[in-house]
Amino acid sequence: MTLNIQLNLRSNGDSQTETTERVKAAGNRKKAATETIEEAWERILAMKNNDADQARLREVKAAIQAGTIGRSPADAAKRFSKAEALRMHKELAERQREETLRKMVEDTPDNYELILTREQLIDLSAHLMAEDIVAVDTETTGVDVYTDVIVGMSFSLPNADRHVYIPVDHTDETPQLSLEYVLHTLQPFLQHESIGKVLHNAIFDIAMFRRHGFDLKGVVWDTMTAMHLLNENENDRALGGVGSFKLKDLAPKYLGVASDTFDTLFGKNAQFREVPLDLALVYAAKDTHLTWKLYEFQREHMAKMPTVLEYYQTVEVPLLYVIVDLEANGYILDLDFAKDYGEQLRKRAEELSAELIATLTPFHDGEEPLNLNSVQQMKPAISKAIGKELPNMDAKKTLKPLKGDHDVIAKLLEYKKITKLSGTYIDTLPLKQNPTTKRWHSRFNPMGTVTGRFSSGKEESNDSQFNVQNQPPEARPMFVAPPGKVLVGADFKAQEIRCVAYLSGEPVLINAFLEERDPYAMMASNFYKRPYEDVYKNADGSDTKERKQMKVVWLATLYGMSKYSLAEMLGVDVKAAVQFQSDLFESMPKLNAWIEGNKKFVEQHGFVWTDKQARKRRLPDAKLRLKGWGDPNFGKKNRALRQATNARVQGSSSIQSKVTMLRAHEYCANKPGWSLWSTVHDELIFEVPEDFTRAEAEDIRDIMLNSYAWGDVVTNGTDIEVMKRWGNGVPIDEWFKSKEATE
DNA sequence: ATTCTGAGCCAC
DNA sequence: AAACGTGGCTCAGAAT
Repeated sequence: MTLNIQLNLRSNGDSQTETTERVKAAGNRKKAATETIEEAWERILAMKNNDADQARLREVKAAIQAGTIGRSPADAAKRFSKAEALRMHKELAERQREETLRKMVEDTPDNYELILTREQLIDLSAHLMAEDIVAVDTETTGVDVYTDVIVGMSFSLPNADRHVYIPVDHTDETPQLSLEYVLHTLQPFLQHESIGKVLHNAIFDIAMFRRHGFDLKGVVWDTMTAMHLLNENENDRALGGVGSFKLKDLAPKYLGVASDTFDTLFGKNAQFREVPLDLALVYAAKDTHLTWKLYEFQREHMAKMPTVLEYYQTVEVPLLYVIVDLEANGYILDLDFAKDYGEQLRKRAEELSAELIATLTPFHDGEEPLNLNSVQQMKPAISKAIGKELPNMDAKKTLKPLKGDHDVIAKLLEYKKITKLSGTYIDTLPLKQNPTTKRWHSRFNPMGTVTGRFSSGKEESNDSQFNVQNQPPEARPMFVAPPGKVLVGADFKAQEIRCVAYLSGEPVLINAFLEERDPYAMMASNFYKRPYEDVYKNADGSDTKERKQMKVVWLATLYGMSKYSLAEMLGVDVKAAVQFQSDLFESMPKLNAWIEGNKKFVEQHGFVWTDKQARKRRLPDAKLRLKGWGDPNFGKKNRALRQATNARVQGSSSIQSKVTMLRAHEYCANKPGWSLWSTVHDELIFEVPEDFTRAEAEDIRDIMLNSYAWGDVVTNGTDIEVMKRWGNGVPIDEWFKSKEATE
């Protein structure tokens, strides 16, 4: 009975809705015939439009009222719709773009010049030679510095007050000078060491000039990398940044100059060589003009931080050339290895997939077949299959502990591991061979992180680059030394701990390195009041549990881990974890004081310094004052306090790595067949002839140990190994011993 | 059809 | 309230 009533009610409700909708529809048809444009706007603007559409619609409405745009005759008979309004917006935007371009050309400043003739170029060349510093930029067909070509270049000459663009390959009918001729004529300027060059993203342009066989020497400033030093948070809008380090985005904020980006002006996939010359001039010359102005602004501000200026000019600027070489040298991949290994992985993944699908399909609801890669589908399916609700699909935290009890989870973990490996590394990397050089090229961004480490990855819209710094051990053997060469890897042994020893002055740490002992075992010995040997290694050579535990707690301390996470990692309760950490701090009071000091400093100043005040890490959230429990800024502030200590350590260590890279590069430059092959934060890898000598190996050791010292007490350490394949190395001594044995 | 976001996982 | 610092890539699914 009850059921019936409910059914009746529902069906009654449904039919009522239908009726209302029929009435509405009839009304709409009537409206279509009679609706005024004002009524139409009211209706359209009341619809569920997203913010962007709403703004567009208002623009169109205003334009119609102003009479700048009208409905097309084809649409006039139909009811005015949102779709039509948005079509009109497109038309409007296009007209505005054309108007912007027209106005840009009309307003071209008098001191912007196109260089089209030999006479003009020769005159320009003379003027360039008379400058002290010049802003330089290239326009190209794309972002692949080994394949794309220069279609024009611009220069800003501050003494002469001229801003020029030299087109060399535009489709414009106006005759242009050839690239070859321009480069040869300007060669004395381009390769002049003491005529300074200022660029925005110099790595790209240096590589472009080199791609055509010319060296751009004398780069003294890069407004992009300098901007990172002046405000590493610039791409973080939450911290007041403009959201990017593009010249066009920086100009309004720092120079008060409005500037449209390439995409906005010319469209997303536009080719600059197809831009008419009058327009190309004002766009390209403005680029170097802005670069010059930004340079002046940056000089003024960095001069107020002499230690930063010194670091920038002696490390970061010369490093730009090192990176060009490093990226251009590139890698060779063993494609047979990749193919065989990939095939193996694919087969196993198919087996696992079939088994998992068979097991899990009964627990999967939904029309579509179960997708093993979908967290959304797999979480409920697995939960049902094992009879336990999972909070997430985190392999390490959630799945691994259940692996022993459930075969399906063990299989899933293997499946995830394999598909990650093939999908991201083994199958994918081989596709990224550069068509021109036939090598693989990574990209190293010296300012890719807020602390000063390199980041590695691909340039926007350049699919052939890849991140070389996160290659797992399984993928590394794909990378092989070129014929006749070997890879020599040298790492900084315990780089960050040595850095902390130096910055904090903690004797327990300093003594560990003075006595050339293992720092974790030293800390454990000090903490447990037991002999060093007892806590270093077990009888079978494995690590002791004391040393392992010390490593965990050490990292927790360095990274500011919470007591909850620490308890979880140690497998003890929170109280025990807190006790452990406070006991540890008591055993190293100077370390504790240093960490507390970092927090105090950042709370007061909103930033911290790296070693020798070379670089600042700005953490404005540290200055937040909390008002009682439940303050919404609690998380932000604590995060900033954690970042303070970490940034000092990571930032200082990255400086050591960069300075060492400079010396390593200089060393390689003087030795035929030697080059820098890669860097992964705390290690440098060299590519060297396979008959390199013991003396040369000693030079590498010297470069690692003595390029950048942590004061005059804490020593550096390094382990050096030799490899034919990345990751399959033998210690340097073994390499020479086995070599001498076979000779 | 293309772009964005979040989850997850690779490195040091 | 949040819980470990710095990155980049892939895939799914949603948004545009």
